[in-house]
Amino acid sequence: MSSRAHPGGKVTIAEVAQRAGVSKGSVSLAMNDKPGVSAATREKILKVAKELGWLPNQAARSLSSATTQVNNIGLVIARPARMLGLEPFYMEFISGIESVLAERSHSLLLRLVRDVDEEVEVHDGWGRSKQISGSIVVDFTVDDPRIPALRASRLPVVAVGHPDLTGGLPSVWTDDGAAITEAVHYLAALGHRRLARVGGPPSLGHSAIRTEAFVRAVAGLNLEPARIVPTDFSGEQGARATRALLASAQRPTAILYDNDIMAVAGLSVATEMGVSVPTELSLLAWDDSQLCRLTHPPLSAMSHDVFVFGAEVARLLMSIIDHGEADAGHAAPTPVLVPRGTTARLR
Amino acid sequence: MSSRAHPGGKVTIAEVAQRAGVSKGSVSLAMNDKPGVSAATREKILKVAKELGWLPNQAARSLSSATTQVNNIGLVIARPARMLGLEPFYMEFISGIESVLAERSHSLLLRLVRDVDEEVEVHDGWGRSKQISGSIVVDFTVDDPRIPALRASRLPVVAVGHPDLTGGLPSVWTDDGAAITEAVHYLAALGHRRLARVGGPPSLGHSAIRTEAFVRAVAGLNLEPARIVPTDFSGEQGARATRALLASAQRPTAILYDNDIMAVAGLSVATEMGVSVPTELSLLAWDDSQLCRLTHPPLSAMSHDVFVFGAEVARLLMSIIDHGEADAGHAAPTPVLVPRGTTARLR
DNA sequence: CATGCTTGCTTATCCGGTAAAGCGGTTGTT
DNA sequence: AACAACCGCTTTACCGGATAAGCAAGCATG
Repeated sequence: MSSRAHPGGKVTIAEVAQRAGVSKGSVSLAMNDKPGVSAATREKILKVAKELGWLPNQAARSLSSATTQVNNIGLVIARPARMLGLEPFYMEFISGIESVLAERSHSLLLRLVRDVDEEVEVHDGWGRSKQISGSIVVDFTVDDPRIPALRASRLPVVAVGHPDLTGGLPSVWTDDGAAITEAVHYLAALGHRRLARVGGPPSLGHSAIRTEAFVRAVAGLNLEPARIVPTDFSGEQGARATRALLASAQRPTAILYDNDIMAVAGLSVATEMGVSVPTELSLLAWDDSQLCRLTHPPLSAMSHDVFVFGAEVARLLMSIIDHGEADAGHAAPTPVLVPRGTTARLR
Repeated sequence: MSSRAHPGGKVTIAEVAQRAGVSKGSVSLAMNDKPGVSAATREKILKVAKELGWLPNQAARSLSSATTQVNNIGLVIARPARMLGLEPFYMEFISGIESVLAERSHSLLLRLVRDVDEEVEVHDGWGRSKQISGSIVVDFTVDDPRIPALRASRLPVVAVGHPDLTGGLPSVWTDDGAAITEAVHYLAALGHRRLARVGGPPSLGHSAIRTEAFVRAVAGLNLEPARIVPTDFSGEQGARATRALLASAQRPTAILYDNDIMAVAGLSVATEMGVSVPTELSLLAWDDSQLCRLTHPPLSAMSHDVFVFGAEVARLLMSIIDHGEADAGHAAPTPVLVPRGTTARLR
């Protein structure tokens, strides 16, 4: 460690210049690979800089050049902290993002907020203080109020959601409508005619899209009108919704859930109420995490690789940061039906 | 939005000063609640600043005062991205941290790295560029090389790990030794005399501590010498370790796992090999996430609330940032044995 | 009434970089 | 021969704040 001249880490450009026998300006040019210094001088400067362990002060640099270079990507999530830990989706999504960021030496700046207003505020703050070089935005609603704010901020952004919702921001999405349709057709083929859906909050865009596709598919196949129960995605509400559905007079023979947490909870409820799965009742989860393989019987699910999805989102953001907004985004692979033990032909 | 005089967001202190009819210096004093300006002037300055929507340039401020005020907490994890998504521990830990950060308007700067060297590098970078005001450090090894680096950085830090490992850094830990001892005694009381342990990497301090406590407890009770299989915490290696143990001549009648992922995998292996749990074999998990309640039979586990643990860590860090390093840290509640369906008296 | 102490504000620096202008000396242009 | 254009480097002027020093006016003190 003989290279550390100043263990305190207080080396400035002036000191490097002095030791190298040149001026501050030359050091600056040399360090930034700009023309204006001879190869010999450049080499000498770099050598001295390395010896002193000098690294340019980021604050000073961004102050003078107005070109801050941070390697952080922002992600604001407006959900309660508890849920983040419980829902496998977010963790896999985040690790997918991190897998791309890590190889590019970027970090993820993660913030949980209460509501959309706070989210916009946080985002603005990050933008102004140059703490992030881009951002990932999730959970779009219809006519999402964040869209104009994001556009005004001029920060590179990737929206996670269907183009109908993301107002022209570069987006990555899955074709939930197609997946739902596939699921409904599959259940109908198994003889089910009374379906139900345990969905997310109607305000959330992707939940609304799924509901619409669900209703359309049910109608298209002339099945009985389907009940749709909104939830907040939590296991508790998934359980409650299932309980309500199973207790009703005309109880459904198949239930589609909007995530795997609720499906797991729903399966427990069915067991607890003595409704046998899959002979009397079929259950189909969404977001196929390892949870689905652990239940008994294992949950059939609309499966997609959330890790890869997150990576895809991060990759698009990186490309936008590097080359500008060339790409308008693209759809990720449509979730695929993976039948396991909770779906079967109706007797 | 009439308050936005400059939509471009390019308001400087000079402009505020000019409009308020005072000097830059006065504006600075007024904005930082420092004495030296009359109440009337201060009020006028604040009013003008608000009208113009001025917010001090963070770079300039930190350049001149060397006292950057960012609301970010750092967390570097040296594990592969895939694992982050699969292990419930980290997600719950992170959400626990976020729960405290959110209420104080702080964000988490999260980075995945390959190895310890890179971790130190990232940490140094964050420190120098003033991107974080404190940091949480995990996965300590014996004689961890990060300790001197962290100490030199002078950044507020909370170490997650036993004080024996964290070299005097303020720490939060769980008494894993006591928990392991309890587990061994419990299994011995059920009649088990041949135990095995599927542990983490021996280099990891907490894994070593558990192994030591395990060996000591086994010896103390005069049980048969126990086999210890190291892993990388992944489900795959948990499965392989279990397979090896069950295939051996003198197969154990009880296995302790170092996390829940491996225990789940181990349970599958037992089923696949026709070893009935819990009649022939008892399994005990660590880090009791919801996974443990979903398996069949449900997994007995050494349970602790990881969410609360993460929150505790974050709270200590906040207090150190606010009031300095008064607290040397403390132990979190010791994990509690929760018997479910995978532990039973040996026949 | 001269002196010293506050009070309230301005001015001058400084933080550590970047970027443009300046400056001798050599070389190319017409 | 006169002039422009480079070269390689130094000077100088900022960037946008914080802060110490300076300074005039008001006020109490002896």
